[in-house]
Amino acid sequence: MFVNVLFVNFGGIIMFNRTLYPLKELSMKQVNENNGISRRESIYELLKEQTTVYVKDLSQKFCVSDMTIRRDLHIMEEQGILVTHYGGATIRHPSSVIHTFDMRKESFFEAKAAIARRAVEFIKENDVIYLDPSTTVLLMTRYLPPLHHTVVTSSLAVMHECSHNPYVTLYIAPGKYQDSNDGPMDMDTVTYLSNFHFNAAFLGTGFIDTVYGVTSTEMDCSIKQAVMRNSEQNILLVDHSKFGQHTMKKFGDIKDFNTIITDSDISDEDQYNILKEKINLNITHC
Amino acid sequence: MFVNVLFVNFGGIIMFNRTLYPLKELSMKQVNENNGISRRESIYELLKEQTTVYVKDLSQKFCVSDMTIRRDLHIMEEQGILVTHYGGATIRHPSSVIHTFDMRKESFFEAKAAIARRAVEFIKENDVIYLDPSTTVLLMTRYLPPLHHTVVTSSLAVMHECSHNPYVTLYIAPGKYQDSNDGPMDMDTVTYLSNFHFNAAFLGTGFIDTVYGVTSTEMDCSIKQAVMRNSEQNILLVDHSKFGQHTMKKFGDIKDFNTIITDSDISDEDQYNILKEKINLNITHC
DNA sequence: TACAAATAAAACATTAACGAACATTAAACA
DNA sequence: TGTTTAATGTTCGTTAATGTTTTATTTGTA
Repeated sequence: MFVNVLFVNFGGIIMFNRTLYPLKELSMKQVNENNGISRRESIYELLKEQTTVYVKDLSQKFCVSDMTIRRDLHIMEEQGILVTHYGGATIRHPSSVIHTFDMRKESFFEAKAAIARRAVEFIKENDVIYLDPSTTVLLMTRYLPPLHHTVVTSSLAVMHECSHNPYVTLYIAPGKYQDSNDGPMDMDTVTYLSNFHFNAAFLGTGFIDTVYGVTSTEMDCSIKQAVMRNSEQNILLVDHSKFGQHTMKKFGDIKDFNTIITDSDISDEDQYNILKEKINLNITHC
Repeated sequence: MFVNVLFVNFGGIIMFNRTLYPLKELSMKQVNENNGISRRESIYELLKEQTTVYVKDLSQKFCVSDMTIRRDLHIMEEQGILVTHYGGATIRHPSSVIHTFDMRKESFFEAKAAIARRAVEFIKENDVIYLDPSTTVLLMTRYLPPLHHTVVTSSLAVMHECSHNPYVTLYIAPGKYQDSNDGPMDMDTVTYLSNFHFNAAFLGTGFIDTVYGVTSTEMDCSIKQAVMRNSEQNILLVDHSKFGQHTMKKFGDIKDFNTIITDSDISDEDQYNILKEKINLNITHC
């Protein structure tokens, strides 16, 4: 669940800032000795000082039960103020620190990580592989095997992760940067990628329908198709949440992939549809 | 009523100078004397300093059992942060985290920042500019004006900094990544950049000799020359420490630049040599 | 190359924290 | 007043984090 995101960037600066509502209406009951400030507001003040608070401390401080504090923390988590964890909670924005979106906060992170771990098993020494811009594929960079291989990518994040990997020879695709894609995306990208021959292409998608195929935006389709044409093996990484979804343009049918790696929450029907095309279906468990 | 600003950038996992979110949940039990910073975060901090940590040291330091430390290290290994080995663990790639680019640790940081601040004054609305891979030029990205303009670059760091700047349309050059250059560098890079027309090219160099010219590695020279041929204005950013230095191949003479921006520690002789070529010499004070 | 010491891994035990369901209390309201 | 409702408290089975013990691996070295 990705709650209220707010946005700032450095250098340039767009800021959609959000005004917090009083951390919910305060009732007399919620008011403590802190001169009329609600408990949750006090917690927020504490968080700003200490970055982390603990259920036990708070329940003592406010003379309420642990459960009440937990409820407070959950509400504040919903509001995007903090992140709860075993024992307490931590403020969501440690002062003046810009952290990039934490992959662990991604929805279905564990499923995606499991898929990524399975995917890297397909990489052999000296392979030339394509890594697509996609959070799941990006996770692969964390698990790349210690074998010399070549990575070609159009994802800025993948570039970054691979640039310091001593086993990786990295090729960067050109083009006009598109935020939506976290990388370059125009005709130059397509042309550049067309000149490679890949042992394997690892592709992600936001939309897969086991009957109608795999879809994406127009330019992304062109890129993926250019890659797939030049790849010995096309491997699709897709978690269960993407099934049954589709958008305008199709870049491939189910049968265009040699392997589909997904998680165990995929429906039986989708499984059946994939298997009947004789695709290597790889289901991970996390 | 307060404002809640959070910093997130989409698309990347790279974190700029960020405090890690609890490298997974922290519990009361996990909390050590390190004022609420989770043990794993502390381990991560240690890793950044020492690259390697040992189970024995850590279990003592945090007053927990070896097994707990091992479990921590495994979790962090899963997250791709480190690699475990007999006795301890080693950080995976020293820069899965970029420290605000460690720019502050750069030698002559203040001089470079002053040069960068001066350089951005040359940017006009709708300009198409080239930003070279160079720490000084990279600093420009921090000071880019709020005017719509197009940045073309072959520096991974520049790409990163610009990718979230709403005023910047970013074009990425292709090629084989070279660590030394923090970006792609091969004939494809040259060809791609040759197709642009720049209003201004901002170039850095490690070697400048006011008599013999500005030198670099062979491929870097080819790239810079391709850019300079297609640029209305060539602006060289170079701090005083680079003067009197040279390497094998020359990519330009002093007179090939319209403007040279440097700091006040440049020698009188070098100043004289530049001015006699009628170059616009721009000396900053920090 | 073999062996002792150090380290790791597996399996099990312990404890605190959690969360769902239900009970209770005290404002709010009619 | 009594009734309604939001907030809080309580109970208890479940789970997360850690510790402990036992059984493998590594490693250095004799």
